[in-house]
Formats: sequence, structure tokens, C-alpha cells
Amino acid sequence: MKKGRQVTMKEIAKKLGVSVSTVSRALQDSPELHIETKRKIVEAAKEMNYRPNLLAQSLRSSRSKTLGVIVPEITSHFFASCISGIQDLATTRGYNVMICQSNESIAQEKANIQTLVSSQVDGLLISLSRQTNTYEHLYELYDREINFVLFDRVQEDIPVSKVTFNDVSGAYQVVKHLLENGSRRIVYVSGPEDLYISKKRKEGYLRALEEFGVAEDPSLILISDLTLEGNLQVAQHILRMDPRPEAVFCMIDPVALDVLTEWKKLGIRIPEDIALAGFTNNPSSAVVEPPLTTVAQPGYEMGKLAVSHLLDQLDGMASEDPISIVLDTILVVRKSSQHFPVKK
Amino acid sequence: MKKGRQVTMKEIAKKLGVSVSTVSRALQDSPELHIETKRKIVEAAKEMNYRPNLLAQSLRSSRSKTLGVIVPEITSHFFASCISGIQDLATTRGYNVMICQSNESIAQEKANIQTLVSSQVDGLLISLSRQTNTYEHLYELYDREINFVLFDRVQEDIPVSKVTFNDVSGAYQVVKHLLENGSRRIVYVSGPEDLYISKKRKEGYLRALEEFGVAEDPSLILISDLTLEGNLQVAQHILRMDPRPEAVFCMIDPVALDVLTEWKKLGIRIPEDIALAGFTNNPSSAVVEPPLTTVAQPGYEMGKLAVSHLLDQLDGMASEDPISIVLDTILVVRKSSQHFPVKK
DNA sequence: TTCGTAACTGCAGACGATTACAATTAATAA
DNA sequence: TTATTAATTGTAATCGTCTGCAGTTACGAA
Repeated sequence: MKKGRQVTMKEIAKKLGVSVSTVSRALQDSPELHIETKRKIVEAAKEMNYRPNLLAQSLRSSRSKTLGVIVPEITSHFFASCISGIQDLATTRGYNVMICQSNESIAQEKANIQTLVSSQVDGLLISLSRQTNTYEHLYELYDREINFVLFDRVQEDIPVSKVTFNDVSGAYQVVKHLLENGSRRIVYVSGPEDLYISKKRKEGYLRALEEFGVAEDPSLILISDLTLEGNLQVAQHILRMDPRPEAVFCMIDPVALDVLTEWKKLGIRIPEDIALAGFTNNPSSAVVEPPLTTVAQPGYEMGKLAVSHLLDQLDGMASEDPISIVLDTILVVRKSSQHFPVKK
Repeated sequence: MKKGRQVTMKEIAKKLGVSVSTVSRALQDSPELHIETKRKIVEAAKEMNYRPNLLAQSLRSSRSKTLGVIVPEITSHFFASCISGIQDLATTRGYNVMICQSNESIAQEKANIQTLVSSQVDGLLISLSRQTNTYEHLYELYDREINFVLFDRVQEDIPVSKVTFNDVSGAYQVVKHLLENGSRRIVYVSGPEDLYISKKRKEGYLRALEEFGVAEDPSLILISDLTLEGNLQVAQHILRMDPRPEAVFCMIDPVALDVLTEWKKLGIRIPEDIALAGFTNNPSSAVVEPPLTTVAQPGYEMGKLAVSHLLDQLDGMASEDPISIVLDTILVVRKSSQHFPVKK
């Protein structure tokens, strides 16, 4: 293939014997142009299939009308939903979107930021990788006065706007649900302790226990590294506990699903023998047997809100001060939690 | 926030009292520069945190080092996998990626193409929307000599490179598996007939039947519009058939999952009463009860191959003539197909 | 007849980076 | 000493678009 040349204003100008600036004005529908000239130019442009070169426009205006998005992984249904929401809203507001995935690696996350900044994106939407435990790269963005918004996986101390779910209340709701069904010995399967969600969901878990007058029992708080092996170890560990817990709340659905599969293999009945609940509402959670009680996080909405706030910021429509938008989660009760231990 | 000004070559040049072109050469490590000058410039650039403006570079070189991707929907696990593969490979080869979703709408698909072309992407990777039944927008790309590759959802007649799965052989394999388990009355639940995959998978279905000497029975070929309602109607229709089919092969997993759910609700046992199989290997298919026999399509690999070929094309490493890459699918046998009718 | 004023259009200089070509200097050869 | 050449750096044009300012008409008013 030869290089398919694009039609430029210069070519339109030459064809019509006018100057490039006149063409430019005509295509912008400038009022200071003779109506007939304008008509001819617009017509010729259509005929020649002219498309403006966004690169040149961006360079000239120093606004690329492009946003950068960084998520830990695209294949996660939750993040895919966020991206979808971001896309849809950004498009309606005339922005393009460049998406990168960090693959849960801080090095990749930094590289992504570099690339997107070099690409002159007007702003960034970032959900941090699990590995991210230092934040200079974010402070650097802040220092360079590059607009960005954190969503879902955030770092609390950075003075930028954030969109998160109310993890505390979500966890509180699901644990309260388990308590209301009569369970008292409830396990919390946490991820690594430095993870934001590990902490927040633990907080909700403890709050619910406290409200029901159940004392905190450290032996009921287990930690998985979120790998399959880690999850299976936890599943087995729970069965060996004596007395056996009445319910288990896993920090995220994938953990709950691994636990569920392992238990079914071992002949444990859910929810008859033990209740189980997760958090996220993965698509799989609705179709497993038994269906998993969980907490839904509307990712599409989160994406929309995050991008909407970022664009307001860019347009100067938002206040100077960073804000924190907290979205409510939705408790989704399914069969896996229908276990009613009789209290003595 | 003020507009965070980026450091440019001009500023480095001014600071060091050299010309912009010298700075440019230094940063490209040009050999015709005095080594000491070069060192000072590189140092200053690092110190001032200089980042090249990709927009300007692209405009100058007419190569944006960016690829455009259009998929029907990002939230589909399969397409998310493709995107992930595309991203990973594109990144290692120094390209950025802009992703758009058509939401299965041809109008959106056209709009996406316009945007990406205007953004001066160097090439496009497109998977067509379900609604796409005219192809002028693709021929226009072709006429304008814009490089693009079709993947998964392709149109056969367009003379560009394509990456697809061997749908015929995939369907053949799974139907053969059903036949080997003893089924003879096998239903094929197709999507709309003009869909590429509807046709191809039907072809494989028929080939397997023929190989086993089973006559084609048009009443066993059902069509769903792929909505939940359509799928449920099909599910119910199958149960009313007399004699009842021994096995059902659904064109895509989501149909099979809807059928499975509906049948379980109606007390039909799978696979004891009837065997069921799908196509795609969605994550859900592995966790439903019973787990669904299906045909896996390695999306990540497909994405990698598609982008790899596109980049070869851009680099002039690929032949002028379009090629068709056909990937093999993988039969995944699970419990839902373990039904062994006794042949009389 | 001359001038002011619209009404149009073009010129030229950005935006940031690259690169052919010219210019300068210093060093070597004749 | 002068011509030649290599080494190093600067000048200016370019990519496609936008826009402040200046220039050119034509028109009616004085």
C-alpha cells in the first residue's frame, strides 16, 4: 500500500484559489466570511472528503481533547464496565479516550502515565495497581498541574478528586445481613492488609459486629494473597476451625468463588452447612450454584461520574478544591447466604 | 489549577544558549554533535524533566505511533481479552492504542472510524458490530489506503487481512463430541442468519452430522435473536419438540446459559435429560452447574496476532496481499454434555 | 472628489519537533 | 601561507491548523 494522503486545507485552498486561512474560517463557519465563499468551500471540502487533522488542531490549541485511563486490568468485568462508562460519557462530550492497563504493576503504571502525558492527554483517570505502594509518580502529576482523578483504587492522602465506593457501608450491609440471618461467628477473608479495600471492608465488618454486640475475634480474620492457592488454603483452614464459623464474608467475589468451588468438592453444602458472601458482583457470581450473595458496585456509573468530574475540572466548571465522590453499593442477596443457625 | 506548562526544547535551548536543532539532535543522540554539548543538553533535559510532545512529533513525521481499535463492546470478556493482547503487543512495539466500542451499532462504528482516522492513527483493528450489514465505510478506508485488519467479526469479501477463528472446525468438534456420546437428534441454536458466525458454525454442525450419516433436519435448526426473551423462547420450544432432542448446541455461550437456567427452573436435568454445549468459553460457563461444555477461543492470542500483522503491514514487513489468519479453537468438555443416549 | 467605514480576504507567525542545507571554525595538507 | 576538509552548530522550512493584524475592495457620505 502507498501512503494514503489525507486531504488538507491547503489542497482545498489551492483548488478554489483562496488562502488557507479563508478555508479554515469557512470550515469553522466564521461569520466574517462572504456567504457564497463559505458555501463553495464547505462544498468542496465535502466533495474532497476533507477530515481535519486532530493532531494539528491539538498542537495548535494545546488541547488534545483526549483523556487517558489507566486500570489494573481490562479483562476484569468491573474495570471493563468503568471503561465503558468513561467511553460513553467522554464521547458525548467530545473527548477521545486512550486506555492503558498496568497489569497490577507499579512500573507499568508509571510507564503508562509517561506515555499518556507525552501524548498530551488533557487529563487522566487512574485506578491504582495492587502493587502501588509509593506515590511519587502521582505527586509528580500533581506538581506538574496535570489534571487527574482517582477512581476505585485510590490513595487517600493525595489532594486530588477521587471517586470510590462506600466500602465500609457495603461490607457493613452484607455482614449485617449475615448477622440478621442468625450467624455470629463470621469470618472475614481479607486481601493483603495494605490494600485500601482490605481496610475499608474490615471496618464495615467490624462495625456490623459491634452493632450486634458481637466481640471482635482476631482468629476470624483471615488473609489471602488473592491467588488461587491462597484462596484454597483459606477455604481449608476455615473447615478446620473449631467451632466452625457459621458464615464467611470474602473481600472480593473471586475469593468467594474459589472457596465455594473447593467446599463443594469437599462435600460441604452451601448455605446449609455454612453461609458465604462476597463483594463486587462478578457476572459469575450470579450463575454459580448456589448463586452468591454479594455487594454490587455499579462500575459503569462510577466511570461516568469520574469522567464527568474530570471534564468539569478541565472546563473550569468544578471547584478548585478536590472532592471525594462516594458511591453507594447495592446488597445483592442470593442463595449462598440463606443459612439460619439457631441461637442458643 | 493553572495550565501546567510542559518543558519544550526551546526552553532547554534558551537555558543553554544553543539552538533548538542542537537540542533536538542531542536528544536523538546524533553522532554529529560534540560529545560535551550533548552531555550538557541531555543532563539539562533530565533536570528540567523534559518530555517530548508526541503530538508535535507525530505531526512532523506523519506517523502517530497510535493504533485504533473498534470492538462491539468492551465489557464482553472475549473482546476484553483481545484488547488486552492488542495492548500488550502494541506497547512492546512502541505503539499506543485508542479503543472505541460500537455498542453493536453500525452508526457508532462509522463514527468511531471517523474519529480514529481524524486522530491520525497509523492503522485500525476492527471487529464489526452485529448490526453492520453494509460495508461502504470499510471500502472507504480501503480506498483511502488506510491500513486496517479485521478480526473475529469480519466481512469476507473485503480485500484486507483478517484474523478469525476456525468456526467451522470448532462447531464441528463440539457437535462431533455430542455425536460420539451417542446423540443423533441435535439442535443447533443459531443467531440471526446473516451473522458470519451463524453461518460458519452451522456449516461445522452440518459437516459433523454428515460425517456421522445423520440427515439434516431443518426443524432442528432454531434461530434466536440473542436477547434473553429470544433465548427463553428457544429453550421452551425445544422442550415441546417431539421427540425431544438429545443434545443442543448453542451458537454462543450466553444463549446456552440462558437455556440452562430456564431448564433448571423447569426441572429439566442437564446432562441427564438433555446434553448442552456452547461456544466461546465465557468465564461463567466454567462455574455454572453443571459446567458447560464449550469451545474456547483464545482472545488474547487473537489480539496479539491481529496487531502483529497490522504492524508488519505498517512496517512494510508483510506482503502487499491481504492474508487470512485462522486460529484454532479448543474444545472444552465439561459436564453439561455427558449425556449418553442408547442407540437402538 | 475625497474620505470613512464596512465587508472580505490574505499574510505571517505561532504550536513543538525534525532535518536538509548553510555557515562557521579549526585543523590538516600542499 | 593558502587551499581543503572535517567537525560542529545554526538557519530556515516543514508538518496542518488557527488567528491577530493588515490589506483590498466597494459603498455611501460629506
